[in-house]
Amino acid sequence: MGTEEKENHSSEPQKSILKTPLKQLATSHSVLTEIQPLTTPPKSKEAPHGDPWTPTANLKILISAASPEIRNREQKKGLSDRSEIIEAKHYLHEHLSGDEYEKSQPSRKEKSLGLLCHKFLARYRNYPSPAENSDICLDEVAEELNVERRRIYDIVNVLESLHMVSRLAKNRYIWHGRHNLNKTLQTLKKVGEENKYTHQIQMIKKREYEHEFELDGEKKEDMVTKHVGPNEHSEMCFVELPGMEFRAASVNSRKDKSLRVMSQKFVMLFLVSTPQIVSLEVAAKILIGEDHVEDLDKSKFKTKIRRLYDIANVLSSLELIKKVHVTEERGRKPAFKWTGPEVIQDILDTKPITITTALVPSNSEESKSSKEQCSKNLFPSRGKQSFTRHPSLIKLVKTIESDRRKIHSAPSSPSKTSTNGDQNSSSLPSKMAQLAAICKEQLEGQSRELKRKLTKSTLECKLTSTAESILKSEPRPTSSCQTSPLLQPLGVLPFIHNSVSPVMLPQSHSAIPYAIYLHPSQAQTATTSSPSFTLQSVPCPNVTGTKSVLDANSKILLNLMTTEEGDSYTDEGDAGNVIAKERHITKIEFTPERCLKRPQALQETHSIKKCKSDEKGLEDVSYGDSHKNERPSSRAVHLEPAVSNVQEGSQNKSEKIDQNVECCFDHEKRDCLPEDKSRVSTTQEMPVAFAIPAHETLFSSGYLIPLAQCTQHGNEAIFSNKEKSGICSLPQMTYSSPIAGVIPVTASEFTAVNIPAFHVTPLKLMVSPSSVAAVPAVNSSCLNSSHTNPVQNPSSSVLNFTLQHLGLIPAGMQVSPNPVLQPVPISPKPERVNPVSENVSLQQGQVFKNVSQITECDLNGQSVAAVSLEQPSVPVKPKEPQAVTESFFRTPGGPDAISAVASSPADSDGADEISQRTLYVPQRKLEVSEDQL
DNA sequence: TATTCCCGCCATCTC
DNA sequence: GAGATGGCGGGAATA
Repeated sequence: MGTEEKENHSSEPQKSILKTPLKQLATSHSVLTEIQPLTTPPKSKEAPHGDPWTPTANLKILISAASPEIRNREQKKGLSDRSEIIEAKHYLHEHLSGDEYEKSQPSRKEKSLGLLCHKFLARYRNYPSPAENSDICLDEVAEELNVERRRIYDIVNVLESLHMVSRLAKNRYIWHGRHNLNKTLQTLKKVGEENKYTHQIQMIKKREYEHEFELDGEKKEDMVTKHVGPNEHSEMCFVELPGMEFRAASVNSRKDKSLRVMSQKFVMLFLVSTPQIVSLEVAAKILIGEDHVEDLDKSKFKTKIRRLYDIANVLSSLELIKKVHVTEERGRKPAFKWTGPEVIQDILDTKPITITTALVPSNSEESKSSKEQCSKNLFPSRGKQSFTRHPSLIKLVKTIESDRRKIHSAPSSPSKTSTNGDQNSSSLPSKMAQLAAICKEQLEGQSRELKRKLTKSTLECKLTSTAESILKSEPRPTSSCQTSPLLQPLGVLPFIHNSVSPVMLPQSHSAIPYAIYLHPSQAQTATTSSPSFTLQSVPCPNVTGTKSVLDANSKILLNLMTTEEGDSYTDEGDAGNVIAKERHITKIEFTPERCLKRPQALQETHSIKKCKSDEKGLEDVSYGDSHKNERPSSRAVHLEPAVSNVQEGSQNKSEKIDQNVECCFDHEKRDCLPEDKSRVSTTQEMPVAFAIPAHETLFSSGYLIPLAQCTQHGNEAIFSNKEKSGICSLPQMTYSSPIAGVIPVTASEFTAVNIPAFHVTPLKLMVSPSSVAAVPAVNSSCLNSSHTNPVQNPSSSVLNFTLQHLGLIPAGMQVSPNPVLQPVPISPKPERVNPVSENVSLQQGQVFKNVSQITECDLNGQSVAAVSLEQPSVPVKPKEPQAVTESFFRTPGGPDAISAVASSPADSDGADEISQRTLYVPQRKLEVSEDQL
């Protein structure tokens, strides 16, 4: 349609004229203001001549813009209107002087792709019924929107990447709306995980960090290219859903480079990264890497950035992402934050495979068979049916067998993890991850039913949301444990208990079988998300005490990036913000000075370098032997197996940990952890937080318990018989897993745990000693879950629930975690107790303050902010289509938002903004340069 | 000055 | 061969 396009080009004036009316419907006041000054001329002209632009016509258009349904009706009624409009446009064009034309020219903003996309989206319902005519004629759309077709392609391509539209024929697309969105996102997330995007992101960040610390750039570049570069799946192509494959060869031919693929990759980055914030730079690098661009030459990079902006604009219009800024060492960088629905991957659907779980088959055979079963169940059913599998998925099955063997024959060395070679390091872990993924899948399927049950009660709902959030925030290990830790040990929530699924994951490296206590959902996340998760059997001192802290810490550890609100990001709190906040916290918390006050902070550089070396071993997110060697005391000695494993896993899984942080933690651990090998004593003596290695905290999926490790690590001494029994014989002990939930723990364990920091927490004051351990977890959960599940505040509800079940408070009462601790009548909507969560967060912050020496202001501010942001503008729970829907026509963050079009039928699809109101709490922008680290 | 990103050329692919 | 797609980068608008 080159000609047409050219025509369009040549007829700019026409366009502008055309635009005027359209602008009125979809765009902004700014346009109006711009036009109105001149106003009369154009308008007066329009009115008389442009029959279509009579007040009535305008009204019609406005209404139609606001209401897709009406519009559709109108459209059906007659396309004649359109032709009339076109004619009128032409006519007007002829009558406009150059000047007028000039002035009527929309500003750049008004021509933005984002706004255009809004207009485009306004034409269709979020969830069109099958009966609806969802055909999209590019020509028509371009015409109606007064843009070149080229621009429509940009939009459509991105939409296509999300399967919101699909190509029907030449010049024709079909609108699917958001029906497929969740599925697509799930798929993308999966693929993203398999592609190790998390790792790639981490590598890039690491590299950048290293750059800071001198280091020859070229070498680094190479490294980057390698690491960031394509793994085996670099050739990733478009991810399709069944029935939505591209029909045109042309599309396929270019798809590897198309905007579509870029868009998908871009989305994947969000979905797999923990704080779901991705900077353009990182995204561009990753995309370039995958395109086999050896040289990150600037032009390529620039081009990539441009395209990313294009994509971002569309995604923003879809309210899937939001612009923010990331403050890094080198300044502020544009970034985008995921504000779309959380991709849960059917996590909650998990139905407990094993109830008590406590007993984990210590025998690798069992695990093996279990895996087999999992894979059997998984592949025939789910794996293939729902979508076109990414090649990597296909490999999954093939590798299972070999994995099994490897696992069995794997060396017993616990620390044998990664390797420098990306490939090496990644291969094993990834396989493990694959296995885990399989199991996860199985769990998913089994747990569907459970999910339904869960949703029946409020509590259940809360739990669900919590779990979802947990899942969602894989990298935020903390969140995950919230629910379970509290409840499970106490037996308060049997069903949760049930949901805990022990999964045997033989350690590939050590041949030591690990039992992973995964909440079904966790299992999913954990396995899937961390392609390479390597398990290490390291003793961990205080499981109980640490866990809760662990949660919080792990969350904190996520990223060094600090985000600041973007232009349009100022006053609203949303889930994304929370994440951002977390980052801030993270950064701060792990600043050596702060967290440790340890003199060693000075040695940062040294430690950092050390870390770097470690990192190399970690390339694949797993720690190598060297690693272990380097932190013998902290890992091997001080950490209880379960925790350490979890942490390890988390790290691997999330792969988000900043190496610097790790270093910090190393020091921290060394410094803070008493050399005392006694787990209990260790726990007691030191702030829990210190006992948690940063990198180890990130595993949000649960604890990995090395069954055999008690004796294998040479750490036997570390464990008392009791401890061993606790670790190895699950029945007795129930530790709460940050994510998964329950880890059996004896009462003595609880009491033994001394968590000074927690004492600060008001909650603790009201909680019996036995429950103390759990409380912090709850708090942390608040933090975690808050961002993920804004609407429901699981933390508070869970807390209350727990307290109630503990008999600490009457059944009808709710406890406000605030210092005053005033029981309040249960509100009709207990789940929405923002104040509570806030308080809790604050408390958490206090806890951290005490524990980590974090500045209260920072923490509190962060916490508060995070909590306050709890209620994202984006539907957190994609479960209900409506949730997603609502965002569609809501005023987009940007200035270009079509705010006018408030409620279209599309909104009625289920959109409900009420719950989306955010509580704004002034946030402090934390700009901590990484230098501090 | 840096960031954004619109615009439209033009290569490639499809019909 | 005409038309459809869409990669790509110049350069202008905006911050």
